[in-house]
Formats: sequence, C-alpha cells, structure tokens
Amino acid sequence: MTGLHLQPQVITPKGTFTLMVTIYDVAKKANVSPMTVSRVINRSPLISEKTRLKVEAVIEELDYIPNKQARSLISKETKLVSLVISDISNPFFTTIARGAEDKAMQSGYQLLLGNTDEQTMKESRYIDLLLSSKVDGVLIAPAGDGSLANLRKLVKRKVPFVLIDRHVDGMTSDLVLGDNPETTRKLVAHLVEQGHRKIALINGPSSVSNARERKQAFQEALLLNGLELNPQLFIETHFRQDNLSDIVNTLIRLTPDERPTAILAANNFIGVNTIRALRQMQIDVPGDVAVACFDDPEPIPDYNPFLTVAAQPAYDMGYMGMQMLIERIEGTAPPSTRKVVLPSELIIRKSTDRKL
Amino acid sequence: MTGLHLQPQVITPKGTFTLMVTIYDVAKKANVSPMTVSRVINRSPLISEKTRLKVEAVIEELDYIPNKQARSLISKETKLVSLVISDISNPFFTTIARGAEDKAMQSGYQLLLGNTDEQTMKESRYIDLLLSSKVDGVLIAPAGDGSLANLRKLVKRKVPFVLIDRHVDGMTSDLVLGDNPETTRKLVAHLVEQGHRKIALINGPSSVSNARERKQAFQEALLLNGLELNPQLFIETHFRQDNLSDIVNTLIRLTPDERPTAILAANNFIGVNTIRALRQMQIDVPGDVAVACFDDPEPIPDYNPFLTVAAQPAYDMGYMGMQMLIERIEGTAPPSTRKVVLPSELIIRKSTDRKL
DNA sequence: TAAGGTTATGTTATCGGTAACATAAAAATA
DNA sequence: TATTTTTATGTTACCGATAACATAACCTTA
Repeated sequence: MTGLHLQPQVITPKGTFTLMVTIYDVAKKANVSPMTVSRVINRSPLISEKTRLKVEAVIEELDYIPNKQARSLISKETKLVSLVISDISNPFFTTIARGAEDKAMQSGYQLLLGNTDEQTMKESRYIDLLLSSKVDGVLIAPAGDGSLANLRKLVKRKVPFVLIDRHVDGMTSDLVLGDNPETTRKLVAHLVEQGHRKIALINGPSSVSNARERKQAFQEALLLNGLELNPQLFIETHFRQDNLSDIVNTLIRLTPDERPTAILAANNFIGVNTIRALRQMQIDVPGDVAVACFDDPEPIPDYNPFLTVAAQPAYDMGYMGMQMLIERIEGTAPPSTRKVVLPSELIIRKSTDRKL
Repeated sequence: MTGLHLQPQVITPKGTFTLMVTIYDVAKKANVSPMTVSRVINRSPLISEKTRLKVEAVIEELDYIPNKQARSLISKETKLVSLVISDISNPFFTTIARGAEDKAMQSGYQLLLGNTDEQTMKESRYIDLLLSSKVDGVLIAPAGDGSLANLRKLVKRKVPFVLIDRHVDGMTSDLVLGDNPETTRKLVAHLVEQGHRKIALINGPSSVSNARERKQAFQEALLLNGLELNPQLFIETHFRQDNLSDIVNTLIRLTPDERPTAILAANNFIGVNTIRALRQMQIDVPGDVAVACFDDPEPIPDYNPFLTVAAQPAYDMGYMGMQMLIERIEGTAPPSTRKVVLPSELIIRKSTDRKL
C-alpha cells in the first residue's frame, strides 16, 4: 500500500464514523489487499468463492460504494452522457429527453442535461463544461449552423456525438432527423385540400437546418400544388416562445387578395403563439385563418385537441439517438456515420377545420 | 515529477496527436512545474505576471482543459447536482427542471437528470448511482413515503438534499412545497360557487404527501362549505398518465342523487385523463360534469385554455429549490432546515364554466 | 551589503481506484 | 514426490490534479 489512507472522521453522539469508506477500508477489515476487493467489485473470475463471500460481507457491512471519479481516472470512461437541447420548455424537446433518459439508464449511463436556449454562446460554454467533465458522449440538438465550432471541439477531443432534430452544415456525423420534406408536403397538401390558396409560412431562423429545409420544401410543395410563391407570405422568426403580434399583424394587414387564409408554423411554439396573436386581434381560428404547425405542443394527446400538427416522433428520436450514441461510444456502431430519418404523423384538428 | 506521464498517441494522416492534454504537458512546454500551471488555472495571486502569461499562452496553444475527475478526487466537490423527478413527461416537473437547470448553471453546477416514474425502486437505484458519482447535492421530488430509505442513504453519506413538491414522513429536511390546504380550498370554493354540491376527488396515492394533504384539505373544505362527505366520491389512483375509464365510470354510474356534478383531480394528468374518459362516455365537460385540477397540463399558457386549474409555480419551485440546495452545499444556509411554501394561482377556464 | 521579509516556484505525497506484473497457493501431471 | 500448470492474491506504479511544505528569487531596510 502506497499511502496511509487516513480517513477524516466525525464524532457524533452515536459513535465515530469515517466520512468516506474506501477500498482500503474494506481491504483492511477483510484482511485482503485492495486489489482483491477491486476484483470482487468488478466480478473478476479469479477470486475464490470463500474470499469473495468474505469481501462481499465487509462491503455490505461498511456499506461501501465505489468512487466513480477515481475509477474514471484510469478507465477513461465516466458512464456519463450529455443531452444538450435547445429549449427545455418545449414539450418536443422534453419528450426527446424522456426517450434519451430511458435508453441511457437502461444501458447504465447517467444523463447530464443541458439547455442552450437556442444560443450558440450558451451551447459553447456548456460544451466546454462537458469536455472538462469527460462525458463519454453527447446527444445534441444544435442551436444552429453556428454550432459548427462547438461540434468541432468535440471532434477534436474525440468525444462521440449524435445530432438530433437538426444537422449542421459542414459537419458529418450520426444523425436522427425528422423527415422535413415529406412532413412539409403533408401539411401543405392538407391545407390545400381545405381550400387554401394563400398560405403563409412563419419559419424559424435560416441558421437552423430545419428551417432551411422546411422553407425549401414549402416552396416546392406550393409549386407542386400549382400555387404561386408570394415572398410576403414568408416570414422568419425564432423557434422559442415569444410574442408574434407584429409578425402576424403584418400578414393580416395585407390586401384582401394577398392576405393568407392559412398559416403554417415551423414549430409548435410558433404555432401556438400565432394563434394567440390572431385571437388578440379578434381573428377567428380556423374561421378566418387556419393554422397548422410542426410538432405537437400538447404533452398529452387528445385531451383538448385544437391545433393541427405534424407530430414528429420525439420520444423515438431521443431513444434512437441515445442508442446510436451508445453504440458509437462502445464501438459497436459501424465506422461510417449513420442517418436515421423518422416520419411524422399528420394530426388534423380544429385549427384547420374549415368547411368550404 | 513522480510519474513519467507518457501520453497515448494517435497517428493520423495529419500528424501525431496526444489524446489528452494534461497539466504535465502544459508544464513541460512552458518550462514550469505542474504546480505553477495549477496555480495559473486556479487564479492564485502568487504568480508573476510574466509566468502567468507564458503559461496561459501554452494552455491556449495546446487547448488544455482541466480534468474534473482528477480535481474532484482531492477537492471532494464535483460541481454536479442531481435533479430527481418522478415523472419526466409531466410539464409540471419539466418546468421545475427548467428552473432548477437555470439556477444550477448560473451557479456553476451541472445538472444530472433522473426520472423515477414514481417508483421507489427506480429511485433507489438512481440514488445509488448518485452516491457513486459523488454529486454535491440532490434536489428531489420523492416518489412517496417509501423514499424514506433512499433519503436516509443520502443522510448517511452526508449528501445535502432538498425535497421538492412533496415531503416524506419521518424525514426532516429543507423543503419547497406548494400550499396544499390553501390551493384545495380555492378549488373547492370555486366549484361550490359554480353551484356544485356533489364533488368527487380523484386523488393520487396516499403514500405521497401531496395526496394525503389534498384529501385532508378536501374533506375540511367540504365541511366548511356545509357539504357532506360521501366516501363513494373519493377515489385513489396514481399520478401518472393512464386510462381512467373504470374509475370515472364508477362515479358516473352512481344514482342520480349521488353522482358528482364536479370532479376535482389531484394533478394535471388525472385531470386531463378524467376529461378524456368522460368524453369517451359521451359526457359533456363542463355541461354534464365540471372538472378542475392541480397543476396546469399546458406548457404554454393561454393558447387553448380549457381546463380550470390551480397552477403551482413550478419554475419558481425548481429555481428556489436549487438555490436552497446550493446554499446548503456551500454552507451559506442556516443550520436549521427551511421550509418554503409557495402559493398557487387559480386559473378558471371552460372546464368549470357552468351557468346555473 | 548583509539580514530579514516577501513573493514566486518547485517537490513530495496524496485523493481512490486499477493495470500490469510478481508471487504464493492449490491442483494437475509426470 | 517432484514438477508443471493453474488459480488466487499481493505489489508497485500510475491516472491528473492539488495541498502542504520546502526552497529559490526578489525586495526591503538597517
């Protein structure tokens, strides 16, 4: 034994306790070497039944719990993974978190949760923390294309990661994404079916891949349906919860032959806030304007259905993303990167229910 | 220098890199001792300006990031806190998570997220993990009174913790709770005002303090309003998302003079699922039966208001809980335990809107 | 300029584990 | 029984950082 391994002690009315029980304490009490204790903990087969039982009894007696920090220092693995999401108040992302947590725990990993509020800066600070914490891998919904520099830090340090919900221009990696083109087509097709000819898109920022793809697909879908593209009906904002009065006002103030009869929102928060803004202006949804969006704002399905949505399989995205990450960490994934694209489900509700 | 500190190396087409830059690498390159580097990192004032700049330049050049594990081994602090919640799909808890994450990050702590699904067993396993990870503290919404044993493990290991949303019989600790008696009174008073005389309570399990207190307060509130207590109108279930058809059916099948005209649900999920069950039976809410509950199921206020709720300040609960925890960790809290009780806000919506 | 006090830097041991090697004990084989 | 093989246990060094102590370099001040 190299050190003395003296333990700090506390004296209480009930006796004297050591604050932390180490492998040395167990070894001493069991009259074996620390290494033998280590072998018992790690279920090495090179241990006699007798010794194993003796050591296990002492472990039980002293209520010994191995110190992960110390172990990680040698093993280079922490069994920590991080989930970095861009908006912790959004049910879409918390559902992803649920899926990711389930898979992580099942596989023996603990989840460090980080929230970036869609800010590249916040994301950058968080990634620095993660590198310092030596997480085994990162499942991340990047804040936008500005995340490239942050992801490069992970690449440089060889920390495996999987992108979720969004990809980042210039970065090749494992991906779990929604099917933006198909989902957009479905939503536009539904609105067209409902008789709409002037459809506006309130999109997220073009720095986020989702927004770019949805815009692109939106334009194609309009053309496909023989509708013309009116630039005034395309507006960019951000994905987070906010007041959309100004934006919605701009749309509504258009001349009657330009004013949209339907608004497509690029995510659930934009959808919900669009409805709130419309109502504030005494505009009826869906009577005057129909609204549909990507992602369900409702954490619980079908209790108060109102908003027509294309629901992406958030739970599965989290679960699968974590699964791919763990495979990558443990070296069981194929060397080339994988891309999983999951379909969404169109849920038609009152907000687009228009009997024309 | 004690060891050789040889670094594992990787040879790539672009050259040879060391996988991990340590304090020794920095020291060598800067021609100082590791201790000097350590002092620079920790902003010790006992460093000459010249040396500091030199070392900082090397840190920058090598892109050195300190290893937290190694540091924790000596310092005994990890800057990790855990948030253990009992239902990660419930907006009430994810809002708590948001508050807790905000405060933790602001204070330089990272958040380990754990989900217990209201199961004492799952909670127990998670607590074991936490003890092994040596988190500095735990903010926990305990699964129920069965959590006592789990909390005792924390006490034994002197890991500071704060209970949130629920307390546990037999455990004294810092607490952040909603005001159950007052909230219950408000809800019952509202229903009575709406003309209801037969009010049912669909409660959570009595193993959870919330449920017990809500039942107690419910009974008192009925008496206070001169209403009689009908045991048939009191039903216990669990807090998580589920199908309540059977339970609701039992209530509805009561004779007309016993059948409740209003149902009070002990949390948001029960409230929502009660409504779903009623609708499946073609029973109109609020026309035939009014429904109100604790906690808002809506993550976004006022976009599609339907359910009357007593909204507890979930964000504040998370934020304050984390604040109290950090004060406890850092020793800036008073030695005696603190109890914070936060008021809720009654939000009256359609589900109890009955013009009698 | 020598003695004393500061300030800046280095050395050693340690945190709690484990890999790699060494050795002792038990079992198998000659 | 002596020798080899196998199995069980112990020793030493190390992971990457830092506390505590030791020493060297620089300033004062007499």
